[in-house]
Amino acid sequence: MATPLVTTRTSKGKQDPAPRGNSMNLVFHEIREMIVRGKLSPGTWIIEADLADRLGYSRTPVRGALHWLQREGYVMASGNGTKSRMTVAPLTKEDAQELYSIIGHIEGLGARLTAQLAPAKRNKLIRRLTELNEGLFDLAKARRRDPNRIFDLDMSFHSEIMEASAGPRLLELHKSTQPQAERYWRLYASAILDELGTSVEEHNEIIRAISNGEPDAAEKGIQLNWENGAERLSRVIDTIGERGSW
Amino acid sequence: MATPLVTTRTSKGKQDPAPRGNSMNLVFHEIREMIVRGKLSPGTWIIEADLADRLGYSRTPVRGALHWLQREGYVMASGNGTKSRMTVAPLTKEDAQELYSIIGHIEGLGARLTAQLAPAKRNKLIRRLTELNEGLFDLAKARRRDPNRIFDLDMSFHSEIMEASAGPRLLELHKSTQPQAERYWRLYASAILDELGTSVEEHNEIIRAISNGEPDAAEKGIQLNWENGAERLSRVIDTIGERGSW
DNA sequence: TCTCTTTTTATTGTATACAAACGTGAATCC
DNA sequence: GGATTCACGTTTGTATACAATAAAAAGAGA
Repeated sequence: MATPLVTTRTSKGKQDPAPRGNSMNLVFHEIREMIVRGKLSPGTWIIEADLADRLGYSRTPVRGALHWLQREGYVMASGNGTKSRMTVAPLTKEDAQELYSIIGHIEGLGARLTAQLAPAKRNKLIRRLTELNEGLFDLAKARRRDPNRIFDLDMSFHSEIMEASAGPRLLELHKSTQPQAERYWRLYASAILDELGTSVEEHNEIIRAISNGEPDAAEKGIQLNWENGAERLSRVIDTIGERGSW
Repeated sequence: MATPLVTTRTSKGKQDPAPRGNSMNLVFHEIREMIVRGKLSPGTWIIEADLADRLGYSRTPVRGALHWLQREGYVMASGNGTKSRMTVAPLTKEDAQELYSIIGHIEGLGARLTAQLAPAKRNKLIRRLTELNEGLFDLAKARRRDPNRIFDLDMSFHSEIMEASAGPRLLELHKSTQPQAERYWRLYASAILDELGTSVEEHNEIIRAISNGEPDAAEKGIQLNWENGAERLSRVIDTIGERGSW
């Protein structure tokens, strides 16, 4: 009765988190992180085998993850048909504009729904949003600003609005779209931080609209926030230049 | 530009144009077609091996296609983590409502952009839209109405608006979202047809708004069209009952 | 007969092997 | 010397084999 006390899960590097089950998800997140943090710069040719080696998995989950990433817009299939090669999606001003516009509309729909929630739920949300926005406000005035913290707060602000009222489909859409804005964020964070105050004010207007139960205003408010975000980003890109859009 | 839409491929045989290259795409379309046409009814347990056998491919492309279909909402991964089982996504009234609302907003953004196009381009589009809508009008009055034809016309109408001005991201989003409405369409087509006239009128308003270059009105118009569509659909579901949402 | 344990089975996740396709470079022929 | 062809290497697409696991079935003990 040789009960294998410890199933020695050899090699594969990652012994701690959850190698059992689906490692494709892990690979997906790892690669996405690489792309978002810029370790895989835009335009890079992706070769499955290399990535697989580097991550310590086989090609199969890497391949799956890549398809996933493609569907979410992180990588592009260049050659069509027989010999499709994948590259990391480039970051361009046009793309940023379109992306932000889309997110604005998705969240706009969420904000609209949220503004129609029952007052009780709305109040609870409002408290949370105010709290988050005050955090942003404080950071905006602070001398040493931590981009990560700011990003987290801002992202939470928007996610909170969505989670309050969006259905599964809309939520899924949002969850798959928003992280892509993170790429632009990180790349140009330093320059965007200066205009944090403006964003805080826009947030206040959103809070007001939701609080008063004005769907139209809430939708418009969030759309404006993203529109202006794109605007700010565009200015920065113009001065710094597009990075890695060769 | 003709929309190929349905290429009734029943035999995966040898003589078909491109078994070479990516058969995953073929499998994807085949399975999606099965789901959309109801050959795989909602709630069905999907087993990769069976599907692979039935389609004459190996599990690998089937697996890839299934992940794709999952991302697009046709199938759901039920069991989480280790043993995720896939089922055909059910059709429910709530889902329809959410889906239609999302499409309405996506297309709303497209319509807004389209309404801001240069007059020359706009006029060309307007002619095409009018033509399509007149086709619908004729069909609405006809005695024997072909659901397929109606669906194609309606879908073309909406796609045309998007393709006129949407960027790659928005277009991709639309292309992956709209087909899901087809499931509801086909399931309840017979009952929806009666209200075709109303939809034609809504289309006319959209055309008017685009023609006059009124972004707000165009966006609202399309949103209304989808909202009312969901409304009509809901009524039908209420009387016929949800099919396969067990 | 009921319940607890053990074995079997069904099905997915992962790794690997193989084949096709495209690009590249060298060698040969005119 | 230039062009053409052929062979090879790199990389993806596909098939299959293997491992792991959850569910089901069978069996044993009370």
